[in-house]
Amino acid sequence: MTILAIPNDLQHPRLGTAISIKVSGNAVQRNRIKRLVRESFRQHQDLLGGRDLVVLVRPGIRSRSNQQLLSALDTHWRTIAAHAHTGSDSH
RNA sequence: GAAGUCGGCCGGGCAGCCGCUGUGACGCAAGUCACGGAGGAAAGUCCGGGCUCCACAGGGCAGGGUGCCAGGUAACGCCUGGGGGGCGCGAGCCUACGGAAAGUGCCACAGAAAAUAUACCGCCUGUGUCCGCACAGGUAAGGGUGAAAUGGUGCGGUAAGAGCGCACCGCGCGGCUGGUAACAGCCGUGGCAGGGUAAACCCCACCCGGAGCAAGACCAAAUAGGGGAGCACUGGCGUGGCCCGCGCUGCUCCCGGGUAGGUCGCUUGAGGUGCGCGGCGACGCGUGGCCCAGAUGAAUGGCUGUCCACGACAGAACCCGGCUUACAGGCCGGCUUCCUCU
Repeated sequence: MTILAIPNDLQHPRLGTAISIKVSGNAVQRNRIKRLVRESFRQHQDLLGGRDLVVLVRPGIRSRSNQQLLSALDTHWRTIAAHAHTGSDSH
């Protein structure tokens, strides 16, 4: 997956997800990924500050377990938080 | 007990913590509490209807759909019951099942011939003969080809044969009986009409306006533009040689359209259910009690523990009725056939 980040003028982060039909033709699978991203975002939002974030997902993600996805997201959030002073960035 | 067939149902459970969302109560608010929160297919979007907006005198044509009969329904391409045909020992299953003597078209290959009919091998008669057969005529029983070849079986008949004649079956026509009907049975009659294909054109009967909740309605910034009234100047600019005229231009107020955004539509409905009644049934009627998702970047999730049979297909988006397709595993009941025991 790819996470895009850009500073916003608010005191809190905002999340968007882009999970296309190419990721999976099955709506239940797409919902599962979106909910995982959202849950992980909820747990890390204090870390992220005033940013707008978009999570882009590619087809390979289908085969990963919840555990794998959550730990990957955790790594991403920490990388973004570490770049606190560099402004717009892609991870 | 085995095999089968039909119908119905379930689709991980429990607990803890952290979340999301709707409604209600409380609160100035932040929020707190209570209750609710995906499916049998929510799927495909293939039919039917409601609802909304648009169009519309009536009729016809075109186009599309449906196609045995009766019933159910808001309606249907759905369902129920019945009839015909096919398959199965049976329970049961399948069935586009109107018309081919209204017309037109098509029928590969093989075959003599695929629909105007016709004769390859045969069979029979006659004539000729070099005794191998040839020619003329009759015939369509047999062989061969094909998915399909001018009704089937038997007897008579004949040179050989042929519905040529007869009996039975089949088919057409007429009548009678039963049935609401489809249709069935029986009686009489005709020696037989004459291939298939109508999910080929077509004919017949019946049905059908279009678009869809991003429908549609309401509230309504900023910016730009439009309309009206008043005031000011009796100004300025353009057109023109000039006057008139025409167009543009200032300020204030009012008006409507409408974008972003918001609200409604939005879930009480041809709703579901207990009982009673009517009906073989689909279903209908009466009555009691029930409220059962309503989001809008779009909620129904995450983590942990535990148990087991280790969890399939799959995510509401205006709402219903169907159809079709996908589905790990499991449960219940009716019926059929076979085997065994009593």
